[in-house]
Amino acid sequence: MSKPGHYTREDVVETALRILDEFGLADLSMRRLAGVLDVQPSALYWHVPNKQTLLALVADQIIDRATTVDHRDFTPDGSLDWKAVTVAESTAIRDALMAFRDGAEVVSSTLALGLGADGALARIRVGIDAVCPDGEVARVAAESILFLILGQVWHEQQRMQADSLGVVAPAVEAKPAQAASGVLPGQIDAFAFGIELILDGLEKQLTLKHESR
Amino acid sequence: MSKPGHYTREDVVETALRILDEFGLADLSMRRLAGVLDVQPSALYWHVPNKQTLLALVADQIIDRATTVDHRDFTPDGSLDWKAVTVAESTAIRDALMAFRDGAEVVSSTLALGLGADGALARIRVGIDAVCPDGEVARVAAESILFLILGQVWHEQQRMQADSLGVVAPAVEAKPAQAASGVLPGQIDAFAFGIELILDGLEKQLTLKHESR
DNA sequence: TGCGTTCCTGAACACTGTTCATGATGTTAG
DNA sequence: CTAACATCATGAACAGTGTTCAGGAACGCA
Repeated sequence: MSKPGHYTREDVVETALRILDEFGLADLSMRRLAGVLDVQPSALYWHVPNKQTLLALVADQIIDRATTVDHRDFTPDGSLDWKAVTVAESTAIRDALMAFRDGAEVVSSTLALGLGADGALARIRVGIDAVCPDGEVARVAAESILFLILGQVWHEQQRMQADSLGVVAPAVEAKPAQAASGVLPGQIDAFAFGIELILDGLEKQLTLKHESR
Repeated sequence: MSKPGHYTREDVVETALRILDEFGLADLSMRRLAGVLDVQPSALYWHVPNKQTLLALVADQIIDRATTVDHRDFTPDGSLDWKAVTVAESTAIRDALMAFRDGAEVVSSTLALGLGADGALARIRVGIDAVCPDGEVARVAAESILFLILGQVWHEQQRMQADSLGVVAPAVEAKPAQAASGVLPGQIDAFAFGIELILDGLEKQLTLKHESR
């Protein structure tokens, strides 16, 4: 930090992102952000109209950093497997939310306010649009998947923070050790399973409409 | 209001619920709540340890007021239609969230914190449990539905507030007039459709498991 | 009469987001 | 070289927030 004299809007957003990741959303105050930048709080209001849009910019950053999926990776024969594409895109978004502390809550809020993070919806739709001619159906299906991801990740991140604060929920907990990849034989990967449910349901919906003609 | 002298915890929660519904979550402060009760803010901390658990109690109230579904209504032949039951239960929860301003945000937050509103999950599960022997699968499916409801209602309520504040999102909007029951021919009922997707997906999952034996 | 519980007062603490007049830079034009 | 201008920051203040704490009334009970 120190003092390069002048900051850009990107600097402010990036610093906010770092504070968010290190200390959580509750500790991301304008005063703290100003302190890290070694600047008066009022200085931030030149770069950003208010905190809400600052958080929206932060949310956009989180979504934008989701690693883009190369769709060819999932089609060894060159054809397009729309389910695999959607699952991959959803996983990328999930990972992006998980990459920052309280990421789901930030994105969830700013998305609910209709301020930003529209990229997420668009990315989930690419696979669905390939097989779903009805744009309205595709939109609702994509939204369902996005709500699912946000709800799950939010829940999970909140539990992580509760755990780290020592407040233990003594439920049947045996999985935190291998959360990243493998899943226990008895346990289900709630993320993949939930999306699978929606995609299977959508598939049935599509074949039904196909038969009715 | 005025002064019956002593208040109970239920009085405090109920008054909070009224302020929430009339003025929204942003205006539900401890000071305002105390003012309506004609009491010092510190008095509230005798009834409630902090604002977060107050909100949790409010969330519980919202969920508890969801009209209970009589499951026999959906089974003219006496058999149990688990899909209809789940849809009905989900609709009841949705209506309960819609009945209070910012209801979805309040419930969503306190549920994410693991503080309350567990009743919602249990009620969604009753229909699923009837046909799904695997409790883990049932739990994840029910959670998926709940996340879907919360995400949609939150989004919708936020849009309502934005509209009432005059900030118009000039997107393709043609449905707010008949949000309650009927749905336009071209438009989809996002709520029912999303749940249908998940239930169809779950049904496929169940038949698959049945065949594999 | 005195004890103890229940509920509330009044003041304070340590924050929060936001506004506004003022000022110090650096870049550009006459 | 000087004057104007946009850029980016200051420092103080406003109006609010959740929360704590010593104390005090009002009541029932022994």
